[in-house]
Amino acid sequence: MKLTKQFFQQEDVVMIAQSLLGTLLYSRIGGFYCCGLVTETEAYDGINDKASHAYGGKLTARTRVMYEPGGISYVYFTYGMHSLFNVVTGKPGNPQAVLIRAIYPIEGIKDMQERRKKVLPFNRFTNGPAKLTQALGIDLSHNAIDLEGDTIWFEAVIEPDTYDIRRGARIGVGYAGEDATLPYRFWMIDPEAVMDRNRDIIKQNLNQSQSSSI
DNA sequence: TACACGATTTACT
DNA sequence: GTAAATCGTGTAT
Repeated sequence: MKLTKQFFQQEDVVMIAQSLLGTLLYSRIGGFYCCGLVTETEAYDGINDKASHAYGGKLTARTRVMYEPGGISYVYFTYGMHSLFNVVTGKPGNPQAVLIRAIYPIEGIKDMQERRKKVLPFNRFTNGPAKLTQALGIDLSHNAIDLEGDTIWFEAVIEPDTYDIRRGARIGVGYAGEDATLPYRFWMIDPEAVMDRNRDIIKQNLNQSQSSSI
């Protein structure tokens, strides 16, 4: 049940951000097969959103990919050391994206811990937008790639009624004026309990994805 | 070319 | 709680 362009090209980026909660995010990079449960996302709503890199229709070498049809990655580099992973959504010419802010580690845990230099507790080493890209092996070379491919992709396997969602203002967007308070951030309550409830169906998806994407 | 800054993380007080 | 790390990108020379 890999998420397709049909899903990513829906018009409501805020709804997509919410829907991406509870999906499985996979990467097959550098010979490692890794997967995590998406537990936190943020929507960036195109040219009218002051927090968006594409606010005001800004079109540069970096933001160009946001104007592409939904279903590809937008990876950008910030603070001199961090790559942040977004999903481009919506129709061509409408530069929307969803930032993946946190995952709960499921598969390839040893490999992810190896990529992360810092040793942290199990539920805290991929709970940040730059932590999860480092763990999954995502960097600038993965900008603008097709999310229906076999490098980075999402699988929808968990039913929404098995987890609770919270919603609030986005992080680190104080520069966005009144748009800084828009409730475009979504996060999941108690990921460990969600893992327990969905253990079987997740395991089944892990096996299917591994065999079909090699 | 030059320079200020960032959708963050980590270490340290 | 505060500050350092570190460099691609955007904007102004």
